[in-house]
Amino acid sequence: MARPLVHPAIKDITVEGILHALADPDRVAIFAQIANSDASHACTRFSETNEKTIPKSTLSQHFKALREAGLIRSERKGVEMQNTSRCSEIDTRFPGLIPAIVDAHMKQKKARK
Amino acid sequence: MARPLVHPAIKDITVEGILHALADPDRVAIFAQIANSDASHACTRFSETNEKTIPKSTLSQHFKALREAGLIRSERKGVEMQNTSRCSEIDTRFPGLIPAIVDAHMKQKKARK
DNA sequence: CCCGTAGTGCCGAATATACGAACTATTGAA
DNA sequence: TTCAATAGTTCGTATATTCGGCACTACGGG
Repeated sequence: MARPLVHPAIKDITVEGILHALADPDRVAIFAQIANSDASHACTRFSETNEKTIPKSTLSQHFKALREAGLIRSERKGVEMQNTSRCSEIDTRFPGLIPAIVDAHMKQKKARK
Repeated sequence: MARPLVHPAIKDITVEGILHALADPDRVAIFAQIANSDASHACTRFSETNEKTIPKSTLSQHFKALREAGLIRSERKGVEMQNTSRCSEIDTRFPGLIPAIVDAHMKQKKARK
């Protein structure tokens, strides 16, 4: 039995949705990682890269949030998940939005340490 | 007796905070309005401009949220409040972030009608 | 066919949000 | 100075979101 894996159409993506999804530190971190290492994958990997351990179910929620905000596309790839960013699509609708957010996030992360 | 009216220092403003504050439809609308008609004021006015009526206490919360995210500066001006955007300050820390968000919001609002 | 791995769904606890009612501050008039 | 009107805030409760543990469902490999 196949799970649907809901992805909004480009025109159904909202600014509020994007901002809300990226307003969470863990989620921006995840998204940023997917966004610049394109065709990244697997949910569980992220608890390893970030020293902070995020529980499985919470991670699943985060990916769902990003997916339903239209930020990433998820496809089953065997037992794992392949998550790719939808940056270029979004950029046609809201030019510059995603880069600005990711940049700001990067800058802040650098400034912290 | 004077109320403190908390405004974060520029360096204490976070990307998450900004995104969270602007992830609410009513709040972006309010902020956008303050941002391009600079030196705008008064909380209660906003329920008039937008046909949608937002209760007083909710509006107060929204302004507090924007203020504590570092997006606006609020000063008592007689019985009213004078709210001004802190765009230029924020832009020194996170260049392009606010314009990108406001632009995206504008674009979306236009597309809706 | 069974086991290990990757994710999801469900549920209770903790947290955040909305808004009405009561309160505070400030101004202008009587 | 006292009073009423106006602009915002605070508080309390109802409601909605989020977190994370545990049990469950794919899928792939022996």
